[in-house]
Amino acid sequence: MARDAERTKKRLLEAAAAEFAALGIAGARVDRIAHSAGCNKAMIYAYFGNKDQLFDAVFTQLVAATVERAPFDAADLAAYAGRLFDRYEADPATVRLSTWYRLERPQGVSLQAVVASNKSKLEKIERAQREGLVPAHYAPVELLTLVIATAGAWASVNPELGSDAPADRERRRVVVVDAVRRLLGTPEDPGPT
Amino acid sequence: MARDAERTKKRLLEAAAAEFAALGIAGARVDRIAHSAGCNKAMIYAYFGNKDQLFDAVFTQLVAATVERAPFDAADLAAYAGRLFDRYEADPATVRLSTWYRLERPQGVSLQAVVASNKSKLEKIERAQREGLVPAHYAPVELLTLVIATAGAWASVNPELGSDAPADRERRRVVVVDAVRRLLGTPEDPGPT
DNA sequence: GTCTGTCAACTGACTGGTTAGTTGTCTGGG
DNA sequence: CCCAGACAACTAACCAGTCAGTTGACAGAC
Repeated sequence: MARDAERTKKRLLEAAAAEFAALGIAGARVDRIAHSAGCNKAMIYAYFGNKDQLFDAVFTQLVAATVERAPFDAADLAAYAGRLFDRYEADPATVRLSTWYRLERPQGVSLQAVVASNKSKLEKIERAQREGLVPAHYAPVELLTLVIATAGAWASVNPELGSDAPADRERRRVVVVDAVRRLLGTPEDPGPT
Repeated sequence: MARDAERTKKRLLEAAAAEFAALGIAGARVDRIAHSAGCNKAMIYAYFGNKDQLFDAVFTQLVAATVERAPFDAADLAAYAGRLFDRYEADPATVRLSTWYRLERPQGVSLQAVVASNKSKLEKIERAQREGLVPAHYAPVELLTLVIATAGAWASVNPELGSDAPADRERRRVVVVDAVRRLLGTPEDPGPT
């Protein structure tokens, strides 16, 4: 029952995800991760190398999970934004981890999983634009950037504003999806003007 | 020339802003801030109390500077987004500091400057909506959240995507302003549909 | 069945270096 | 003379990473 390397690695990854999401790389404590995973600190070094590499392992897994839970669909970017929003709401650690990654990982270091995921999305958008499924007033990178920013808008705004925000998750979701439709120039509700 | 408390405080604030922007609260080193301000660590404790309070001082000043440099105009949110974008581009530390603040300051702690600034903006949007200057398909908080998220879209997206982005700042600015126009339902270019 | 050798999984204790925060003293301007 | 501004030196805690050694599972010999 005990002595199961895979199980230990998994517990370590979960504990690390929680610690890193809460405190970032610099704020995370290796001892605390090991303790809350119920094992010894040395296991982290045996399995993952060091603190930074442990973070990378956590983040790579997170990217994979997000790609799976919120599959990309260039032909319906509004629905994709909705799924991304759902993912962020279901697991707030996702946004935080992703933000820490942006702030704390030195420039120039790119994770393969992230690069591949982006490249694939950009190609799909470009194809959809050529096929006329997506309007072409924005370039693929521009569109993807706006869609991602919109889906994470509630999570990327200062907390003081968040406290004024509608507690109603469903309403926030509607706003996100509708906003992307408007960006695409195909609003469901054309609005007063 | 020496012995000038105000001058020392200012140097300390500048050095702290750079350090915090680069490394966050947990990653910043008090010794390094003092050294790059050309004075002693004890001065930080004499003038600001402790590390967290030093961060708050830096951030409060940043909020004031941003409000001044990017004055809010509820009647023309697209132009406001453009100004915010300019501010972020001119001083990238702004976005980073603001992000660190969101991640590292414990929930429940609110800076007066931030709360006041938000409240004022929300009231202005509400008034503009009542006067018919701004469409009302989104509530004030929703609109403000989307506008801020859009202005910071390029800065809040993972770096791997940024490297594919157009280096052309002017084009990114056009996209931001145009996106906000679309959100408001009054696009300059109505698009293919 | 049980004894024994082997190896991966695991651990407690340690280290070298770092860090936030403090204190007692000095200095120069008024 | 006096006191705010400045600092070197200090402390107590902390922390990433290491290491010598232990434990448990299991395979093959008998």
